[in-house]
Amino acid sequence: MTKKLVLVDGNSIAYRAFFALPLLSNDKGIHTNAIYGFTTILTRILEEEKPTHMLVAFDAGKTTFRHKTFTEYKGGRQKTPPELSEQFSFIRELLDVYGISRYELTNYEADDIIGTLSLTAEKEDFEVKVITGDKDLLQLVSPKTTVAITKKGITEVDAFTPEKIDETYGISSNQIIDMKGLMGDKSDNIPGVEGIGEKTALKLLKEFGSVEEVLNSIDQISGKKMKERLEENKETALMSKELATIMRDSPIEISLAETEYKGYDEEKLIALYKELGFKSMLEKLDVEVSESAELQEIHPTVLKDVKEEHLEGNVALTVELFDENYHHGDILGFGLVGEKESYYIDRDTALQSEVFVKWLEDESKKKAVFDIKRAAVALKWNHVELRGVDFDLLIAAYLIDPAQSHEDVAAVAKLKGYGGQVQGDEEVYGKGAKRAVPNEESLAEHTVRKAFMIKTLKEPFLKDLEENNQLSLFNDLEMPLALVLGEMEVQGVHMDMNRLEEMGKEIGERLSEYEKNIYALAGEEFNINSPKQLGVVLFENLGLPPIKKTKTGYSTSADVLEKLASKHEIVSEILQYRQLGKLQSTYIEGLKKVVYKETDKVHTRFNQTLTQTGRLSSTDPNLQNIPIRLEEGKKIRQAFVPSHEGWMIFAADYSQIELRVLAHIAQDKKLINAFKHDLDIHTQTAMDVFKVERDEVTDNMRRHAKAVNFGIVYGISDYGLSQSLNISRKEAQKFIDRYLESFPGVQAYMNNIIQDAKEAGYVTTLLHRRRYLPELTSRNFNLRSFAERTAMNTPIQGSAADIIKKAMLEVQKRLKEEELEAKLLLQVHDELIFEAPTSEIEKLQKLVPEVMEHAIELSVPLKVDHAYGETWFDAK
DNA sequence: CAAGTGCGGC
DNA sequence: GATGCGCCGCACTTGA
Repeated sequence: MTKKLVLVDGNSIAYRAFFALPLLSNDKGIHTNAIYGFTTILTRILEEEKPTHMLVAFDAGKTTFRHKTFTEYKGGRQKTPPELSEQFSFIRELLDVYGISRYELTNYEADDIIGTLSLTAEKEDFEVKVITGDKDLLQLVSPKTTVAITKKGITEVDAFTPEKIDETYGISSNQIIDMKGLMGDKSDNIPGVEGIGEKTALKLLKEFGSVEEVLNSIDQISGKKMKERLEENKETALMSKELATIMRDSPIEISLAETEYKGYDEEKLIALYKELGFKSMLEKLDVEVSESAELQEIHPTVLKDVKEEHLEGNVALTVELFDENYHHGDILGFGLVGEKESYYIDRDTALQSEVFVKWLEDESKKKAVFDIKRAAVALKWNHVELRGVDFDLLIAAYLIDPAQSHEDVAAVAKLKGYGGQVQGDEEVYGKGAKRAVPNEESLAEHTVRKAFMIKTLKEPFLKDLEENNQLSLFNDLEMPLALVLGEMEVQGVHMDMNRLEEMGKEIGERLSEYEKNIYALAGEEFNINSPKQLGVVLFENLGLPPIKKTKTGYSTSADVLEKLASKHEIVSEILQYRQLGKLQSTYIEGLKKVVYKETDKVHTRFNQTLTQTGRLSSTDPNLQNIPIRLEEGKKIRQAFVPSHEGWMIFAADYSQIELRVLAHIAQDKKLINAFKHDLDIHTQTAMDVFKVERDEVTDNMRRHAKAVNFGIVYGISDYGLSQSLNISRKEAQKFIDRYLESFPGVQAYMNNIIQDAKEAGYVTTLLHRRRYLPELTSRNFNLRSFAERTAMNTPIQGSAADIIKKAMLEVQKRLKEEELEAKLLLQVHDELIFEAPTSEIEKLQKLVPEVMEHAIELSVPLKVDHAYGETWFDAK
């Protein structure tokens, strides 16, 4: 890796920070605005630049060697305000604590130190970045050195590369000193040539190159006045240039090696931040700053004999697991926090205690937890049914703001200012190879602290839910759904391992065929799975035109390869190879890895608290992306079979649920009408967009219309549509415009939703799910556009998620009521998959669509298609 | 171990 | 004028 040296002009940055920020002071009356600004810039540099080496240079001494040349150098400057002077010692301390080297040299300016070190570093092949507020330093810019000039405020910078200098000034970096020579510099009291400003200076330099050449060519310069001025100020111009020239061989006594950045001393940094009163900085270090930050003392009693008296009243409960994957239920222990006492119970004591198990299974004994599904599933694997949970902190936090981190109790506690009361799970267990169970005392404390936080946070979070009008979403939808999902996960999906093996073998053989062919066509062997190597083969060795580039090289994505297919035989071979390779590694090998050997089942985990829209996601394995689009991949579904002989797979899916939701939310008359009459929505759209009769709609028109419909649902951009249809952005925009003209209700909805979201700060779904969109007011076009599309899309996708979730609850309830053996196995966003005895299929065909279609009543009917078969493949 | 690329689903 | 489709998870390579 190339080494990177960041050089900071300390005085310049301190001045900038001081004048950019209001005159803050801490509780001891020390002014801190420059220190604060300096800290902000430092942290940003460390984060963004990730320097291997760093140094902050300061001016030292009232006079410098430049004063010998020109006694009035830097004359007329305002004295440094005392409010700023007093801050410099803290800035130096700050740097020391940060482990960043600093340097000053009597009679030299920071510029000269930077100029000298940057040159040394360049010779050592470092990448150099200079941070300053002073444009003088632009003269240091080179292919290896970038100079970032702070703009208004303190965090925004303009980074100057040689190209940028040329773009901005039309000259090269070594002509910057000539520019100063001609135009002078007011702030440093460098005179320059009177009457010549930036424009004229640049014009002259573009023509003649340097101050010397300008002065040699005065007779060629037009304008009498100008000639006179230059003639009169020859000496001054040359001196000015000299003054502006940064010394690149100053006698500094610090080596490059000494500037190596080794990281900060956290303890000292926290102490310094506390002294300065930098709360936001402390927060960034995950340090608790609130006044009530004193650690609550907790002395859990380790119970070896659980009695009913230990379990009285409302109890917060942690079921502590080691594995991230909760199937198999390797429980470590239980934490309990009741009204007064707190207890820790180890796994064996707990599960062997009749009293405790009875309490866990008692619906009337109310419990609060973090992640009910995790707890319930882990217990289910231990033959215990968790009941009576009326509060899940994880689900509550997710509903209140899905964007916030809720990975563990600590993360949620921090949201309410209790960050200091509990450690993160990763802190306690470690991560990666170092992950391990701590000693029982630490484990007990951690487990109980988490329960304590659940207890503490229950009321505040319930209040938030109430304020958001989300109590019903919480109590009547997500909480019960968690248990339904848990049942589905534990039920698992049965796999036909022979079929899987068979397919793996066949695909493996075909893969080696393709591999051989590809090597022959390429004339060499290489790793086809490496985009980098593939890029070299295709675009360098075989000379195909690179259509798109990625951050790191040529793009070899499928859409690029498809465009190249006609140019060389190898391309379609590679596409085939990729397709089969994906099937083999992700779906054959991937699934085999997670099958439970005793039962030949896979047990996915549905993440209920992750997506920003309210959808579920699925992991280990992800059963929401099993291939279906291509015939080859679809066959994978033949391996998904019922868990009993004489059973079937039954699948029911919503037809166009998102467009129906859109019709309802937007109250678009035409769209509502189309769905009421169950018209082919893509054909209907084509008729409207292309203004033709039904029988004039060509396949291509329908294809375009379909893409537009997709785009509308996904929060379309012209670019997005152009990509999916392979048309120009302009054409895509035209389609969108015509669509919106055709569906004025949708048009109005799109406009209104953005407006409303801007005012409220968030969008909601039919069941009051919420997503905040702060970036709607961003000045950054990209961020804002993205937020706008999200504002349009989330209510649609999210409401569809609400609907199917409600359907799942109702279906599960009905299956139990009707005493059916059928089991709900999977949800794939708009479809539900079941396994059932063949004898029940007839009932399901009636029950499931009916429940799904009436989960929520909209202005349009919901339509559900269904099918069944021996395997998932056949349920089509 | 993390980031980047690529690709499967709705 | 910009710059990239909405929501996910997993496999693989690469470079630390």
